[in-house]
Amino acid sequence: MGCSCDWDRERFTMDVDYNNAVLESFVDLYNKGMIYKGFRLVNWCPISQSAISDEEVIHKEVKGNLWNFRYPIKDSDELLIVATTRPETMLGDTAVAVHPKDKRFKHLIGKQVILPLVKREIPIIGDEYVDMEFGTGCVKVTPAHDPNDFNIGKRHDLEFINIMNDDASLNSNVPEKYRNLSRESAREKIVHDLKSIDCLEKTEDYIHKVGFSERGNVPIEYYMSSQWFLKMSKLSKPGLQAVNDGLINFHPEHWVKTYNHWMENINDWCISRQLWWGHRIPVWYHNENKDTIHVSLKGPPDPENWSQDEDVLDTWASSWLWPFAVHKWPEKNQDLSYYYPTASLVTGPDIIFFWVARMIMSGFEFMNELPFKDVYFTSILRDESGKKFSKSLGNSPDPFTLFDEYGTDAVRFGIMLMAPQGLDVLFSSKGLEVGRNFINKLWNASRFVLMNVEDDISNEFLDDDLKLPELWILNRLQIATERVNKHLDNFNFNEAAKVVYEFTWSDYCDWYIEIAKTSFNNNDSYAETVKIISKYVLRKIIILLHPYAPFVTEEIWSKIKNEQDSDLIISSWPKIQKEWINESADKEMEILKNVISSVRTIRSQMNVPPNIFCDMVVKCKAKQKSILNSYSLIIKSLAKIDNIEANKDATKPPQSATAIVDNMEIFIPLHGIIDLDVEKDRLQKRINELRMHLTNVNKKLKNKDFLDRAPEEVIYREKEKKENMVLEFDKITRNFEMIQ
RNA sequence: GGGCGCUUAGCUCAGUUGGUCAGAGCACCGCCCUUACAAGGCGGGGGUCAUAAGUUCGAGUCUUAUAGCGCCCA
Repeated sequence: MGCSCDWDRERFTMDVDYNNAVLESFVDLYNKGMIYKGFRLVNWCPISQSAISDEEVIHKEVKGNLWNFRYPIKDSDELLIVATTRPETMLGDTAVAVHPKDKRFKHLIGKQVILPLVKREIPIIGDEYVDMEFGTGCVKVTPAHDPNDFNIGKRHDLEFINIMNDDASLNSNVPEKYRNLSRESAREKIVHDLKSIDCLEKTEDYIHKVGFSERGNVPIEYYMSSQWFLKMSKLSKPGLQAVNDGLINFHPEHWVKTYNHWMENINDWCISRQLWWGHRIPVWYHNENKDTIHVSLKGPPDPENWSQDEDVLDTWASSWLWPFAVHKWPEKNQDLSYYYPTASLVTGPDIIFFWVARMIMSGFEFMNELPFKDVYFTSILRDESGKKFSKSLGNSPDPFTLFDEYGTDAVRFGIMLMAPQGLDVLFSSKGLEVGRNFINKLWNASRFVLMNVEDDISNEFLDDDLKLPELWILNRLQIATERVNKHLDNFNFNEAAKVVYEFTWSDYCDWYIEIAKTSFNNNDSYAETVKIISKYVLRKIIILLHPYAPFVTEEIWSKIKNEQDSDLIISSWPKIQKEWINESADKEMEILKNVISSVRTIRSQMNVPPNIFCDMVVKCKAKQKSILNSYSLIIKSLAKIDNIEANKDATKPPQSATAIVDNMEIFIPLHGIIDLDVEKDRLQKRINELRMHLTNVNKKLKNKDFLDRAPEEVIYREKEKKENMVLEFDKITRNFEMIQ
């Protein structure tokens, strides 16, 4: 969003240079003693038949069963009842564990159980890991197929029996009748067989979490195998510190906690994969002696005597090098020193572990410096039920269909508008309509300016030619620009979008252009000024909007830019011009707008037909009178007024409706049209509102503690508020009584 | 089980360090095809800010608890 991509530097992690960097890093880490090979229990995906990392395991809630089986005890009439969610693994059981303090089973520790179906004698052991409250308080132990059991197995020196093939079917370590069965059919058969020999105590429905392979979308196995691991404990330290010292800033900041938690509890990273695609691990085993290994980029000098490791690296073990590997690291060159470290990383919070944390670690490890200073986490787009959009779920709309339907810029801008700060977006195409309508509005406004303002009109204007509307819109432009800049600096992209939206629609279109229309057709110098300002402000809007809507703004820009201007994409960002910040113009214009709005409200509520022009009588002070007279043309046009009579001694004409603005009493005579009941209701409603607010303000101002402790400024503001409300209240009440 | 986050108008959300009469868009109601725009204009109705307690002169905003929802990790 808003990026101008440098397509010349496109990279793929399998490019030659990049591949070189990946292997280089492996060799380097190996030489530093940070990479080792281990025979361990790993997460195994039976579909891809490969190890996967902890981060690629998705835990899902699954409806299953909790089976209770009876295991007979050797030389005893007693039985142990074990509870399990995975009956098929019982073929690999090498112990039954109870809590050492559990009075029910204490006396059995040391005895043997005869494993049903297998007939293997396995020990009953005591281990603190067992939860006495859970299930029967008695668990089967399958060290080769469960991480907790693995640890128990190690503590008690149990036998590790691998009962599965790579595809999770049962192997030759199980009784013949179960061999080659899939784990699913093995489960069925074992439950059936245990039941038939009266070993099934009961079956309960049970909801539990099962780890699924992210890629294969099937339950993973815990599987003993020989894999390459990267030691993480030292790697994580500088990265943790950099983020917590504020050298790297996360936006929104709350992701720091997630990052810290993961980094502080990090496990060694299984980086080998049994796949045919990927960076092949640069390790060679000697043909004569497999324990002799060679690790290098180019391989051993006598390749005929060696065989290369068949495995490849985890894809994240290549992409974690991205910030410097794209610049041909480890080669030292200008690009690398210029682009590393970079400023900001924009990415999704779902890959904070996969990528962000690891990029930071690799940066410190290989470059000795942080890779970027800011990390912006985007909202994740979810469907209306909160599910993440994903290709595999097929729940995401095709962006190109949306582009056709709403327009590319409309989709971009609409999504930015609907993205809540730091939260996920529940996507609905409703939000895109807002974007579409806005882009359409902008297009029409531009069209209007182009129709009315000459192409070659100057971009320069004289301060003395400006009147209130111009001073006001220039002031609003500065404020809008300032706010956009602030929000962009703080990575609040949706807020910045909202500022542009509001400024464009409310200030520029609804007010300034409408006002400008009243003088466009005059042939005087002020008309010229108004045209210049109209175009001037539009140009600024187009630039501010460009990051969100690059296509339509570039198109409009080509029509409204000066000849010497460059394309929008490389134009400079608007600067805030402090000399145009003008608070008094803002206040005065606010009064003018309120006068117009209040007349419009009266017209609307009294059902005055649009083609009827009313008169307006205003009781006001001299200064207000001069404003009204100066801008009478605007009031007349925007509020559909014929004559304006402003006077400090003005009196309410009979059959007129009343509004109070800035302590002026505005009367709209409505002979024959006015509905006195409606007018009474209107005024009564306002009286009630004021009465309620006055009660609150009075309560505050009578509170001694408030007067003693609140800052003077706050007290002053409350007093001022009260005064204004009292004035309005009196006037409204008087007018209300006059209707009676 | 642990962590993070959310709960403000019918819906989607703003609400910056506590202090302008709680805002916007959509939806709704009324009037209007006024030569930029009906994908629009003008006006209007609608909220005891999840619940309860606490801190404070003052709480949508801070603290704690409760409920509901979502995500992450084990």
